[in-house]
Amino acid sequence: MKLNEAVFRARDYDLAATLGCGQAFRWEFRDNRWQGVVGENWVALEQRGHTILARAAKPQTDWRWLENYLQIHVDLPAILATFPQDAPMQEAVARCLGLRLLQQEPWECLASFILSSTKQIVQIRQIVDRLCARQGRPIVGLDHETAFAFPTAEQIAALNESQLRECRMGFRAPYLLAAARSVAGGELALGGLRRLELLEARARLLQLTGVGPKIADCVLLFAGGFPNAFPVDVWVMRALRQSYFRNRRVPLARLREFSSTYFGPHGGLAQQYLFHSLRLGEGKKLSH
DNA sequence: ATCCAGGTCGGTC
DNA sequence: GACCGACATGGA
Repeated sequence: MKLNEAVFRARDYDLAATLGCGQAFRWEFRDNRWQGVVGENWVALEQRGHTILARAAKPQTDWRWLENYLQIHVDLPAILATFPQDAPMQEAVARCLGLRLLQQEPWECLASFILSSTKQIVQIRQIVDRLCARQGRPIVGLDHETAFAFPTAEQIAALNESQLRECRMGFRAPYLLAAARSVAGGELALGGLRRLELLEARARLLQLTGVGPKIADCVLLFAGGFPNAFPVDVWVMRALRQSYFRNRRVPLARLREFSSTYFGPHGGLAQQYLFHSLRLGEGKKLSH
């Protein structure tokens, strides 16, 4: 086994659902493998039955960064058992069983979701790609090609708005810039969020212009270690209305209130199952 | 062409 | 407080 390759045992793991469901935006399925960048490491992943093969661009002495990112050792069945045992939830689980939450880096997650508002997932990917290619640190990629790390808050804080608009992010540019400056300047300590109560951590994120309840919950769930954060977007809103409110028009606040307790301590993963299974059902819309 | 996208903001009632 | 148009950009 070469130093840049590793094999992980991964039961109950659906790599395609996990990397393709829209919780992270830098994964691309090409040449039969998932290729992406985690931190400063370019890596390709391939699932074979109950194992995941990893090939990094650089030799590794320790793969914990990847195991942690992929949350390989999480006991999925134990978490699924905490979901409500109703028909819509169980159907959603059946449709993308093996979908996991990733453990993402908080700044990349926050920045990505600031860029996500009223954008299709395909387009979020494109914006993030351009941002990385223009402003991220070059790293070693596939076959010694150049890849790019996600730009740090410090790097973005040093830019101006028009440089960000060149990445085609439109009105989100000032939001991203202000967030970067807040993080780089130490006013917002992203790493410390996980030590706070959920409501307090959310309140800190909501201080940022361009970050509302949905984006805040995405960051708390995908990068902040809050398994019960439950982002309510248009898709989840649809799913909740269909399955739990007889297709009635329900105020968003009411949906948030409902979802904050109904889905239990791992509501965030339940949300991800509802989200992804509904999107899978649309079929065509998932083409990227 | 027209609509709408993993929302949020600032201004109205 | 709840409702509503604006916001950049580009896929479908």
